[in-house]
Amino acid sequence: MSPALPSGLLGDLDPTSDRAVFRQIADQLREAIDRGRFREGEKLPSEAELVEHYGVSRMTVRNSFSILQGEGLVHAGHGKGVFVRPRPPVRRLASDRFARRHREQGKSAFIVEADAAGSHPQVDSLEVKEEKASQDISTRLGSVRRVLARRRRYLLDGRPVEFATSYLPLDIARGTQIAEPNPGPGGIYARLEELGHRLDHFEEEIRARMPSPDEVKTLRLASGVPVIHLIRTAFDTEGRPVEVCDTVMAADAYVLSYQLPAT
Amino acid sequence: MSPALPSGLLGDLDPTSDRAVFRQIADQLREAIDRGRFREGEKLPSEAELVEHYGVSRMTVRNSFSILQGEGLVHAGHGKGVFVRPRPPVRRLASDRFARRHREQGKSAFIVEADAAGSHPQVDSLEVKEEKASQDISTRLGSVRRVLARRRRYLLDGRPVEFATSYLPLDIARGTQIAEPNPGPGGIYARLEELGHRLDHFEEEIRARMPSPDEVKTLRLASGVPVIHLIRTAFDTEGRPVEVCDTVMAADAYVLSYQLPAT
DNA sequence: GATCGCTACACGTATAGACGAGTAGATAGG
DNA sequence: CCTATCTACTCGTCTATACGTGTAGCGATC
Repeated sequence: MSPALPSGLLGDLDPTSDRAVFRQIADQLREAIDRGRFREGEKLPSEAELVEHYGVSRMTVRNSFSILQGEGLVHAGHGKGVFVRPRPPVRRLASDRFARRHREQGKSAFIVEADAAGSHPQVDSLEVKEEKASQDISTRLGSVRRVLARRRRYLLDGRPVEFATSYLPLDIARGTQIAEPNPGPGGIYARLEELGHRLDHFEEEIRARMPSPDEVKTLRLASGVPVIHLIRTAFDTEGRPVEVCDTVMAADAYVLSYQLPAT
Repeated sequence: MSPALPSGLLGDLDPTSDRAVFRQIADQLREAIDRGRFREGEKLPSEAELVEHYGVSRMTVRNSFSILQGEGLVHAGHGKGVFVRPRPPVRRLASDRFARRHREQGKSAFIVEADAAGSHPQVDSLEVKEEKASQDISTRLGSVRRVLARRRRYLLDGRPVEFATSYLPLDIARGTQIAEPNPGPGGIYARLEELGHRLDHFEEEIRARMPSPDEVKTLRLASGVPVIHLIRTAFDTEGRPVEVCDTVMAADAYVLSYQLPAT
């Protein structure tokens, strides 16, 4: 026998309403969360408790939870319970993060920034190889057939937050330090400039969508968390695209920030 | 009795797999969609047909569908069936869309752009009123207490794609044409400049998340479609924030594009 | 020939029950 | 005291059934 729920926490159902029972329950739970009656990380009443409280079947309660999961509000732990999903600290990406002046230090922007924020950064699953360019990448790089691809995944305090692939034309990257796992201080942009490809500007394209099952695995995403898909193209002073970077970020870990002239 | 499914379209279950049955079914449907066996807008086999094909109960099939819905891949129509969700045409928002040179015409950027793309633009639910500033808005505008709020919703070919609220300090907006439903040619930015607030730059903050139930209604979002939340602050040449625009966009209808200097 | 209504079919909602499996605390044994 | 096990509780998966409600096609009636 489950103990009774603290009274007042959740209301009753309205049997005259034409709103489905499981939606009414979801509404009440959502409101309780919004009002802070359940705090971040706190455990919601168990399925059994809600079954008893509302006098409905278990599947009905589970339907309610599945709504809230889809909204990214809660998270279910097998054997543990259903919890209010904590909002993770967000990483702010400023639009000037690739400015030349930030390229002086030895460490990558990701490491520097995370250290400053007091979190533990990590980069893993590094892969560097030559491969056939996809249709999209080929178009963006100006009809190249094969490219150098640099893949890596970024973690903060053990949590994967982003994975990215840089694509570079072979005639630029082959045989240079760019083709090495460690591109050296200032990253590949510093190397590109040393090679005479002075960077002029970047173009960034931003989309948001639900993750593919692969992305869910790689980023260990909870249900109800979208991804931000960012595609950045770097152009040199001659207008030639010299790199395309395809990045998929856990949307709950990021806020992007851009500064634009009003001209 | 349901007619048998075309053989070869979908495979069989692997009873030795420890992957849940409803996940296996979802995997097969997802793969069939990805491979183009079901095209955009096309109807998937009905629940009853899949029940028969796989020899499972209806709830199991429905669980599979609910996975795909959460991924934004399919869409269920009551009484009609489950369909592959068509990818709507996306609107590209360029970072220079508020540049002064685009502010000459009489029509708003949204209308001009949509006309050019051959779609039918619409703006509705316009509301202009003074109200108390939220904590966040107050902070962004530099500790103002009350603001003028301009709310509107944008539709393309009858589909709501975005709704936005502009907040302006009362000492700037009150009594001017900015407080009128129709702000006149060039929009409120043109009026701001006429009033002596020469615009210097914008700051945009971008987040992606799942929509609230309210946003689902207002934007008529299908399940599995996130929203892009964009907060733009306009600064005048004295560094004072003169407007904050809070925009929520259907993520499947937009791609944002920014051009950044490499300096 | 337009309309009403029937009907088959589709998904939506809800119940009841069964078993599986992960978690965590209590308990018994070493 | 530490460990292994037991057990209660939790969510996960799956079946079977029933009825509600929206859709669309067909046919009969006016």
